[in-house]
Amino acid sequence: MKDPTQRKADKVATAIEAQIISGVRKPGARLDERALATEFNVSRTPVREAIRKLAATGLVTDKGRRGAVVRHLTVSGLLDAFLVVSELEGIAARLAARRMTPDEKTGAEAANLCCQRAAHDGDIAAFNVANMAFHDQIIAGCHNTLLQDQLTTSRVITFPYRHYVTQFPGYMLKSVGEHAAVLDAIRARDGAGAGQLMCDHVNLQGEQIVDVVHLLEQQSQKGSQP
Amino acid sequence: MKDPTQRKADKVATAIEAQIISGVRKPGARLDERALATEFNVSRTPVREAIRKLAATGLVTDKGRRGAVVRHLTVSGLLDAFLVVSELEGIAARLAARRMTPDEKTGAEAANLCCQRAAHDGDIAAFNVANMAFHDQIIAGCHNTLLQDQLTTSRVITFPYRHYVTQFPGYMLKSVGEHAAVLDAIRARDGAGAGQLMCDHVNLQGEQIVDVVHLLEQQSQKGSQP
DNA sequence: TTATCTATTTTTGTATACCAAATTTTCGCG
DNA sequence: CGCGAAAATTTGGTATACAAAAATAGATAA
Repeated sequence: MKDPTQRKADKVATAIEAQIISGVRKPGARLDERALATEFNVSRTPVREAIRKLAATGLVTDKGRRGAVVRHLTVSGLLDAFLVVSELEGIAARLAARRMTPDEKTGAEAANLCCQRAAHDGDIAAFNVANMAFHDQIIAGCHNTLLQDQLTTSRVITFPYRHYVTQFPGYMLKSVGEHAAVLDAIRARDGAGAGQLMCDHVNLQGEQIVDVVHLLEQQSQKGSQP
Repeated sequence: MKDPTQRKADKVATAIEAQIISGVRKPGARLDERALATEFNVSRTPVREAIRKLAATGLVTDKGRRGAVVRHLTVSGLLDAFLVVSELEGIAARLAARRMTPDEKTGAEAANLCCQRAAHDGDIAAFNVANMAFHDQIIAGCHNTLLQDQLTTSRVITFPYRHYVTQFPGYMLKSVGEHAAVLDAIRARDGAGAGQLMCDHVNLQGEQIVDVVHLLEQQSQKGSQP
């Protein structure tokens, strides 16, 4: 079975997405069709299709004839996004408590062990990877395709803003504990509990990110009118 | 402020979407680029972008070089979809209970009055329109852009299947009562109550649709091996 | 100097033509 | 009737051209 992701348009889309998430292209930055075509050694056609795709997922804002830019979330937009992501992750965890296979549970536990090790070592990059793996595993465990799709699109919108909070004292260790609580509830097949714990966990993440972004926004406002 | 929907690609996308929702193009039907280009009097370029957009929203399945078809949901896919839609609409109603403006509340009440009149007259088409308006108004009342976006993409996937249950004895009147209960909770600013009521309401809708689709699927299976 | 209007240059949206690769269809043959 | 090969079709992608809209630069007036 062949993946339609083989198309250049999709490769370009994931490449741009990666650049946005990794911070190479910052919110508000314009996406120039011709420049992107040159950069990725393709013609404008696949680039345009890639931009359309990213616009549909919300990672990019389409401004009609005025071009496309990396989506810029305001503080209120970030709050909106984290509300949705936390609720959806809560629902996913609730379902996962009933539907996860033993393999998936093992995977989630292993991922949290990686989180723990990374937290102990203070290795932020490793923690981010393991943390992502943990959440992905729970989301996969809900066995609801549409929910998974909605979650990936919702989460990806918040990713560009995670860079502002990669290092936060005590954040990693606390997360490990919250992950463990979710896993306990899942093991006990307590769907409601797992959902609530996961929702709260994501909300905490979000609050910290929102705090930082809010701070940065105020700073940039002060800096622009001295 | 100009709408990027001015582009032919977007016009074509909404046109195709309307055709799919209205049942002109049924699940599984292939979308031929050249035929669509001819039908809408445009070149292949905007058609391709339109298909990409619809594929990104999930209304169309992209099968790589084997073309694109109208998405076909299995029973389990429909169950997945309605679970997500009901949860999201519940969240929207919960937020709406706290955030709706007086105008929006009036609009929702007016929409349900239209539902009531249509139910009384047995006018299915009018009911569908009013019902849509009611839900749209509640969703608008949550004042969360991302949630609204996620809801529109989730709901649109289920729309093609609503045709199978347009007429269901007693369905319309029952819906009017459930709408009224949601509105009562919103007026009482009871977010949790409104959310639960809305979630249940949508779930009931979904169950009926799933029942019918399930029935149709069994029939078509029997019919295909006589 | 600064503001504003205009002319120039870019960039996007669309149309065409064309090609290669993949898929489907057709057709002939066993 | 079934199977496999050739032909036709369809998609993915490139290149090019061009009109319309935007952004930019430049010139002019206050």
